[in-house]
Amino acid sequence: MRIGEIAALVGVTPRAVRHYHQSGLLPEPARRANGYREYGVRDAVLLARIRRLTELGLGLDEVRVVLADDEGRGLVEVMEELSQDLARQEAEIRDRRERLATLLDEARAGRLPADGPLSPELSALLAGLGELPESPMAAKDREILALLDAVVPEAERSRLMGLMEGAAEHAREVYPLLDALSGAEADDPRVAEAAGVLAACLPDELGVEIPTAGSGGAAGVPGASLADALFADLAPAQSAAVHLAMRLVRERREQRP
Amino acid sequence: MRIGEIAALVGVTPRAVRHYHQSGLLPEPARRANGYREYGVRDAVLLARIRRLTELGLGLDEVRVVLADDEGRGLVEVMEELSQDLARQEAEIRDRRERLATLLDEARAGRLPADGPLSPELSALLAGLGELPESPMAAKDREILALLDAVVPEAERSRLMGLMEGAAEHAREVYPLLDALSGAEADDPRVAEAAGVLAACLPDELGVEIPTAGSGGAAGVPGASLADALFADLAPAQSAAVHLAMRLVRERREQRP
DNA sequence: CTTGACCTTGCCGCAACGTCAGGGTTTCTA
DNA sequence: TAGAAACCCTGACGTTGCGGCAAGGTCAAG
Repeated sequence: MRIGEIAALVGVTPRAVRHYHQSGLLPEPARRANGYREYGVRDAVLLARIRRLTELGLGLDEVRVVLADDEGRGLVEVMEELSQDLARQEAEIRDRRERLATLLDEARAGRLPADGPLSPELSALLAGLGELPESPMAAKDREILALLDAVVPEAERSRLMGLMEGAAEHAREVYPLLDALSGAEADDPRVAEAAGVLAACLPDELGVEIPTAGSGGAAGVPGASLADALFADLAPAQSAAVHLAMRLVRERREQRP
Repeated sequence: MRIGEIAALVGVTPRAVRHYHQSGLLPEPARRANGYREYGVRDAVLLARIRRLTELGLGLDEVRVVLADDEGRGLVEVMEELSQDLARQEAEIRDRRERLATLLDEARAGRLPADGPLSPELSALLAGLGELPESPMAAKDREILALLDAVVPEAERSRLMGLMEGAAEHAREVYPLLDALSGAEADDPRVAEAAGVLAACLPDELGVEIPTAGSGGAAGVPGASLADALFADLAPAQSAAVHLAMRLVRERREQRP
């Protein structure tokens, strides 16, 4: 047989066969006078084994391992490992399919979330806010909320949004105060005032860490740095007010545990 | 934020963020005086959207498409395509898992098929052969059967093995005749004799095409070339005998349809 | 004799980053 | 205040399992 024949016989491409040669899986057969590879039945049997294994999902080096030990010792081992791997992959794909199906339903149901899909919790929160007067600070805040929504793991989300609920009721008071600080310096006297009002309507629990997608459980980045990052691109006086408010909340929390 | 911070916030690596910059998904933000990238909340929101989409399994260029059209037109389209893709992948993986589970059971049940797993059909056929006297031809034939077993699609396998059943009963006659030809020339008178005996115990249906893994339904390689390939590495007289036998079977078949 | 279907080697490309290498900056700590 | 740890930068190569192309050589048929 020439390479095209053996390849067709087993159901792979000639290119794949040459690839197996190159990676040492299939020994190079003898050559004809013209340089063509000449295959026999033994090669075809081996090639068929390789193909079956790769179709099961083994990588080429795993195939090499399995073929190498003539006894079936490593085979069971590799196969068990692979089985777990496949189970994990299947679960992963199912999960993605579910999330995708949710999104698809939502998208086909009419409203397409052009600025990114929002969680139901956040949607409810924003809906509860109702119509607000035009405000740059409100826009920024919605950006921040959207980011939080995307970044906070599902398990924490409802808790966090619940905390926001109380603050949302005072949005009409707070946004104008912060808007007024857009051009002010950090030592403006209105900073303290705004911080006081803001702190008054935030719940104690907001002073602590907020877990994010990146903080993988163990080495947690303190939530303070998250907040720092979120408010860093506000105007200096606004940033100062928010930071002050957060400190007030923390202090209040420490005094009344 | 610096790159490490935004990356941790959203749950990706800094390298991935730079990769998104390079492929134009995420615009390069402003730099600090020292050359560090400086990110804002808007970047984080965008990055979070990118991450959600990639986690759903979209490729980066698909993400680019989805992000590009502000209206959700292409989004539904891409998502539907992806959904089908995921369904296919899941089915594929489940199939592999099932086959793997079968193999694992078989392997753990005791006997490990060191020379490649054989189908139950072929195992039955070989078991029915019983103990044969030592014979090089028998060994070759087992190789060929193993290859056929691996190469013939499942649907055809039981039919093919059923055809072999009848021939297997005459193995004790045929193998010695062929073994005797191992050193002979192609024009040896015993060739015709062996071919006659062999043809007599082969069923008519063996003269036709045998579908293989490679023949993808439409452009079928004739089964003759498969047989040619399988018997090509026998001794010349043996090969001649087998070819003659096959021709006899074909002629017999045409005469008595 | 040409055409078309094979074969040969070799090298680039892909998808989504991981992982150095080689150098500069910032920040924490002793 | 110095040194080390922890960041940042760019650039370039590695990963997997081949697909595809280039630039030839070989072979059977019309």
